[in-house]
Amino acid sequence: MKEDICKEKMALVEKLGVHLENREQLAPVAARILAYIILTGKKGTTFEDMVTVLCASKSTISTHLNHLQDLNKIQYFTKTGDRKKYFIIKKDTIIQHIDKMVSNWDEERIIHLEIKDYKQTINNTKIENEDEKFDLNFHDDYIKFIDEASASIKDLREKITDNQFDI
Amino acid sequence: MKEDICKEKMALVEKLGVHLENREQLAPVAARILAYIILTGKKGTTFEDMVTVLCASKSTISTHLNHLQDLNKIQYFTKTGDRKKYFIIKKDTIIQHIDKMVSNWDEERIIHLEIKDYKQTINNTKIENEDEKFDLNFHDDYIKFIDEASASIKDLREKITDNQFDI
DNA sequence: CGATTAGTTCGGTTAGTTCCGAACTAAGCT
DNA sequence: AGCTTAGTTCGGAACTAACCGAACTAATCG
Repeated sequence: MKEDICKEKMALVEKLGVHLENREQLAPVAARILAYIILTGKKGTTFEDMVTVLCASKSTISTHLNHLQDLNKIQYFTKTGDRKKYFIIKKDTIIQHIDKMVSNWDEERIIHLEIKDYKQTINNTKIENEDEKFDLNFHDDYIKFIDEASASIKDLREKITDNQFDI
Repeated sequence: MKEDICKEKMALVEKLGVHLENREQLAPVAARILAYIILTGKKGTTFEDMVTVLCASKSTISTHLNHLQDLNKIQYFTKTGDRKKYFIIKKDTIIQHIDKMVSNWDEERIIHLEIKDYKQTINNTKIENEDEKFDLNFHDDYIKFIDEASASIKDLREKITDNQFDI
């Protein structure tokens, strides 16, 4: 019974691990650490715990744990009279994720403007075959899309910040 | 004058290249190929062209060019009495991009449901410290966010498919 | 036919990543 | 002080990714 739940948990760790490995560009073990921390929740996980349960060396866990802290993805709390650190995910993970999406869109927006600008210059200077001219409408459309998507997501962000949850 | 434009183009190729390398998970040269094709537009680019302008070997260009075709990111047209292939980006690039975003969200949605399910089981079986229980509202909120974002983007997709542009 | 053009395939080199073990530090316990 | 617990640091092995050159194919041209 208890074993079954543990098995289910580890299966989810692997699944969520693969997802996070891709979404967050993490090394396999780093992604599993994050997944395990997420699936353990508020009671927290220790260094030792992860060494045994994820079957990785102390050095690997140490390195990735520090890296994940540097990335602001995890934090830890302590207990009086206990030297261990109890790791949990940062409470604002989702907000961070949303902010990252928005800033990615901002970046994309800038590049689209730059490309549009360049294409405009070309269209105006060398008057080559009319039908070889660049199509510019697309950029306006795409920027409009980015703006709409950003707005919709910032909206959700507000809703979430009103009643803070954690993952 | 002509040189200035060429310099500007290559600067943009590098910039857009870095962006695409990250966004599309491509090798540096593959990303530059894509960027160069995008910034050359309807008149198309040839294999040889890219070998010289991107300062890469024929083998590298060949491999990445085939890879980009496999990924459905580029296509080519030909000219009668000319053995060369003229590469251009696929006209439906943006639609593809939007579809990928939506399918990523779908995937994320499924994982959130699975995690929520698991957390629910844990919350119900071991009745540990009340305050150590998992917070589930977040998943509902996040799924709602995903649904809203998807909807907003599918909406834009329709708008775009109505009057097809290319990048 | 031989030469040229356009592109592919293969083997190898280099660069970079990921993880491990062993030796270390640092703090608390006896 | 010596022992234990908790974690870090360093060097290297094993693997993967990215690129290149050389030798190839396949089509066209003279």
